[in-house]
Amino acid sequence: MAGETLYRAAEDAALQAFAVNFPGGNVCPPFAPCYNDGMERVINDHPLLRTLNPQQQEAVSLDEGPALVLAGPGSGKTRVLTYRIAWMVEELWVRPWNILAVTFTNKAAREMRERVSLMEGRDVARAMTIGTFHATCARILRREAELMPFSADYLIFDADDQRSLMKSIVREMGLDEKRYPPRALLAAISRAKNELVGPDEYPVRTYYDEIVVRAYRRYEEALRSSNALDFDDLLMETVDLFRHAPEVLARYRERYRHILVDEFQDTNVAQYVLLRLLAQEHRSLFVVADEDQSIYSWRGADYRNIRRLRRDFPELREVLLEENYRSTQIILDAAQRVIARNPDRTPKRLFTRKQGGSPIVLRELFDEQSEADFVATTILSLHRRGYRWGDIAVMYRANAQSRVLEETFVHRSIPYRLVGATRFYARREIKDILAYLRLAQNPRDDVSFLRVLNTPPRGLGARTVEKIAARAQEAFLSRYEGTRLLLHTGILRGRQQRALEQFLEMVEGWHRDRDRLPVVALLDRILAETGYESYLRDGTQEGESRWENVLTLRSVLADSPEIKLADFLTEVALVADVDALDDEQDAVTLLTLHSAKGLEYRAVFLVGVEEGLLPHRRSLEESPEALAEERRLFYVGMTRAKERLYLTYVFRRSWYGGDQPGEPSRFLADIPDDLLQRQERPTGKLPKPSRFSMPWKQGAAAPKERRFHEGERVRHRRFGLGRVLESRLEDGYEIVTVIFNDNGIGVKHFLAEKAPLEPVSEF
DNA sequence: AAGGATTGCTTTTTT
DNA sequence: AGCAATCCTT
Repeated sequence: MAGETLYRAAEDAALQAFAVNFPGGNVCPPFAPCYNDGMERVINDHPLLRTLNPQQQEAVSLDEGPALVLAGPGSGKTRVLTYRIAWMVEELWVRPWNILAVTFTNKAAREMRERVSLMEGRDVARAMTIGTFHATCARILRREAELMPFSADYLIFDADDQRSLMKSIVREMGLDEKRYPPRALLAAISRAKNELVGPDEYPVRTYYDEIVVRAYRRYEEALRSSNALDFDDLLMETVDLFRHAPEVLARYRERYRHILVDEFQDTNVAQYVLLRLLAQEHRSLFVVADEDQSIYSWRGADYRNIRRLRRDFPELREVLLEENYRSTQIILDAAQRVIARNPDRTPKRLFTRKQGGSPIVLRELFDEQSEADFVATTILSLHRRGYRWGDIAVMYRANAQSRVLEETFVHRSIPYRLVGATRFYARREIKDILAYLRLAQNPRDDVSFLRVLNTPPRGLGARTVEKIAARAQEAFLSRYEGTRLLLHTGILRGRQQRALEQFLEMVEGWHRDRDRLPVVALLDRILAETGYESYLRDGTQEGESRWENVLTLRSVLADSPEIKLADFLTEVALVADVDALDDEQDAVTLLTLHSAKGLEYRAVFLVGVEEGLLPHRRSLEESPEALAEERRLFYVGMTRAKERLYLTYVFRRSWYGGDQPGEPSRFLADIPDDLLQRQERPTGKLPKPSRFSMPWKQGAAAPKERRFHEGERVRHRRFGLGRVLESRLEDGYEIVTVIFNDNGIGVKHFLAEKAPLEPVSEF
């Protein structure tokens, strides 16, 4: 976090001083730039190109002008982007502060800056602007705020803030929350904003749309009066700025003469328009995309942007990267077979020099617990065979699936790190602290105001909040200002009056000193004045761990003593889960398929490859496009694996408290048999459910010890050699599930004490 | 107003 | 099943 801030400071400095001297290292180009007509193989001895394959060379050494690089997974697109930057600086005489590189996550931005730094030196890396769309827009808006309907110290509302704001709006409008769920309204508004549709342009065809428009209007008013923007506003307002202030746009066009974009397939309309506005004049737009990895349409990503790009930049040069440097041929083949079934895609012939490889293991397990056990057992065995924990990842469709895995890993002493789930900055205690800090920055922030008004409890309940709201609304003011007024009317009882006075005094004190104190000192003062520590540490285990989180936040702040409050709050609002992923730590990574994009691991487990989960039920109900996206999601997961890929599905999965039968995902059917090592029950022969209907809790005191363990080799008198899929105790009986692979017998269940079954040594 | 009990809802994915 | 929001009691 501190590092990001430093970069940001450097960029700001560069922006302020356009005439800054470009620091050394940029000698005249020793080689003439190589232009390629696209047909001819690039034969170029330039040191920058020497280590690249012909397709990459072509992409990197293109002349200025719009370019689209269609890059398959593992085809070295990050490499192409960084080499392209180096090429531009060295060969095209581009000044680094004229470069804007847009990445999908802050982590990717950080990494790209590091790689550029290694190639071209720190000064070049520092002079460039690298960041996500949102972070870049946030900075532009802060700089240009005097032209905007909000001030430079605006706050960014996250999903939580949006929801609580919308909820209060729905109530205020007297709407039925069942009929008009705040989330649905927010989703409609977000969709509109992503397409740059304001409340006035919102198409009203039904009564529901009418409600959406009214809620939209009210929501915008509320954001304005809180001096806040939501995620989508960052993009939409920046487009607005550029459209209405041509002189500002002209300035940024000069400043960002050269634009590079990663993961272009996941841009939405607002982002595309932004790019077009900036790049239209100088037309130096270098874009990397893979339509097969487009997995964010639900967030407004619009794959048609690729077509729009071709239309708006007819001189566009296109390069296809097909050599894969990541996966074995087996993994790549399987993935291609899966993705090939999607309609309307550019066919690609991905290839790799890593011929052969281990077969993909397709494994059926009984339930999610045995699935987790299988994953754990296999990970332990990989670890014994020389895999580092950090070489391994487990991926799933929905965050809820991580829990069993976590518990099992703790049990089996496998170090792991979890991406997502309960994000640090989404925890209640952290949100509380942030709300205080946000109030210090901007007391008009209604969401934060309401959040901490009575946290810790200070006798200000629903009645008081109502009075404040009424006062604020009739004067069209924020809750904070409304409270000010309310205190002067003297209609409150003594206790509430005093509590409110005290509260406002505290907030105003922080607000006054917000830029005089280091943020960590401000935090300490907040903690002291609110008594937050004793409120949190209520003697429970949970209280202690919450307090520890607060201390973690404090140490983050203590580590960046120079950070400005406004910058800190912006950073916090724009961090993604993957951003926090630190690669130093040697641990197995648990993450959703969505956050796996752009990452790679020697061994990958894809769990829950079942109908209803992957593809997800919701997508099946939705549309064929949604189903195609699920397939891409599966494809993204598969192509994260370098050497080993394990796919699992279960016989029965607990869902919504009940049990649901598992059925292997339709996507599995597209993987050719010869790439698979099947460890599943032959179809049609399901074990009798009655035997397993008894609820069974892992780790509960079992009446007896098990003789057999998962993964063990066993011999059956009649069926021969097999492997234990599972062994569990039920009512004092040990039930062993064994798979007989070689002879087509498949899976059988035995009573351990009766069956002629014995363990066999591994060799 | 606070704290505990009950209901009802969730699980898609996130900058 | 687990959790948050809401209801209910004090």
